[in-house]
Amino acid sequence: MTQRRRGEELEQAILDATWEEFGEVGFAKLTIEGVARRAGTSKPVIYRRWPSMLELMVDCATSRMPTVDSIPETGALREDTIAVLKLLRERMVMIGPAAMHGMLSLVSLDPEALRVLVTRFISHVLSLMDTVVDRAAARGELDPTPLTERLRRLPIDLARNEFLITGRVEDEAIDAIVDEVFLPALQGSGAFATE
Amino acid sequence: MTQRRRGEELEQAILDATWEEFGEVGFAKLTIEGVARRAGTSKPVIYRRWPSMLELMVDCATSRMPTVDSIPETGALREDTIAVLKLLRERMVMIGPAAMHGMLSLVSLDPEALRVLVTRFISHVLSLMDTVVDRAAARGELDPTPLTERLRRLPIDLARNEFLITGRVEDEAIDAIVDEVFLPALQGSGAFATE
DNA sequence: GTCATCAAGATACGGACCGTATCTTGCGGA
DNA sequence: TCCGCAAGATACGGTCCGTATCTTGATGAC
Repeated sequence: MTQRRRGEELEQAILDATWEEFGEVGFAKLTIEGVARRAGTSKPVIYRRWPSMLELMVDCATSRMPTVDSIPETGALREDTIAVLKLLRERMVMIGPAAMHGMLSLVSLDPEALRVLVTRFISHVLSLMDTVVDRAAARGELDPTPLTERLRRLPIDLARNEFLITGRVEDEAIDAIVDEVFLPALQGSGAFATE
Repeated sequence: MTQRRRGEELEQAILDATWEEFGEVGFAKLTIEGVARRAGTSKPVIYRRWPSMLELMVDCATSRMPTVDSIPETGALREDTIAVLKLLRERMVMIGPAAMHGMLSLVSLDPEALRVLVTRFISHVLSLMDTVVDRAAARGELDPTPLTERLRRLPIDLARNEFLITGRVEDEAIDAIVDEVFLPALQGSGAFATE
């Protein structure tokens, strides 16, 4: 019996073990017992902190998620948008399609849990996208007036959908989303008034 | 011991039981044992036919899925598209978000299984959407030349994404997808050349 | 420094379900 | 009529669930 861990230290060790176990056996085979074993602790210790695998996994994934304060400004809406989508892809790939579906599945019945999940995982990227659009507006590249919420998050919705269905997002897909859909949609909405 | 069922009849009874059990306990708690119990048969009988819950559920859902040969032509691309999205919604609601995520999750590792799932569940709606676009082209409502695959399936991708994330697709969402995104994107792509 | 308290950790429980193997028994075809 | 096959019943070892119980180490109050 080694040094007995408590509080923050113990909690972190469990989150670490969860992440390792997740990487090794995948989300489908992730189990509380397995995590406890790997963390060198026991089930009750985990259950005392997290009511179920869902909350544990959400906390675990959240703590691992790279967040970025701001996208480097490239000076063009197109490139900025692509940068946001690549960050989004990076985040999704870390979690993997199975775990994303797993979390969404567990959460799809419970509106409150859904809200938490959205806040933790989606809001960040959405706000980056907002920044990108606002910047373009500030540069005079586009007129934000006709831009609805839905239009702003269009590239993110499409990239996420791509990942959820196919399990990947190729560079070509990102380009296509921006060039074949997003920019034309802005164009057709009259956002590029000066052109 | 009642009459012993065989072959097609037995198979159908199992699919029926699966659907009933699914409706009652939900996808998360769906079990082979439960289905066998409800169908009045036993696990080996099911395992002889389906290697796992995934295949069983896919077959079950497929057999219940309303397929429509063609969308009634309204004479306008906008209304036709909305009709396709409402059919898609109907299909997704039948399955429910949890089961959709469940199936996608189970399938996300196996490219071949993914292909099967896509063929069974997605292709149908995609081809309806294609028909709708082709019709609009035939009416001279739009020029299909600049329409990429991605642009054609744009409304479907967005509606599916909406459902996967929020678990529902309101009428307003459908309208917004068509009016704020799809039609402007066609516009911006130069598909409405004559306007 | 001592000691009361509280949580860590170990262990065990009943229960559900997995996927498979074995056996019998009813049904259908030759 | 009888043979063969699959339906159905049963049981198996196994894993994991979520909880209860108990011991023991660490911490913090005094």
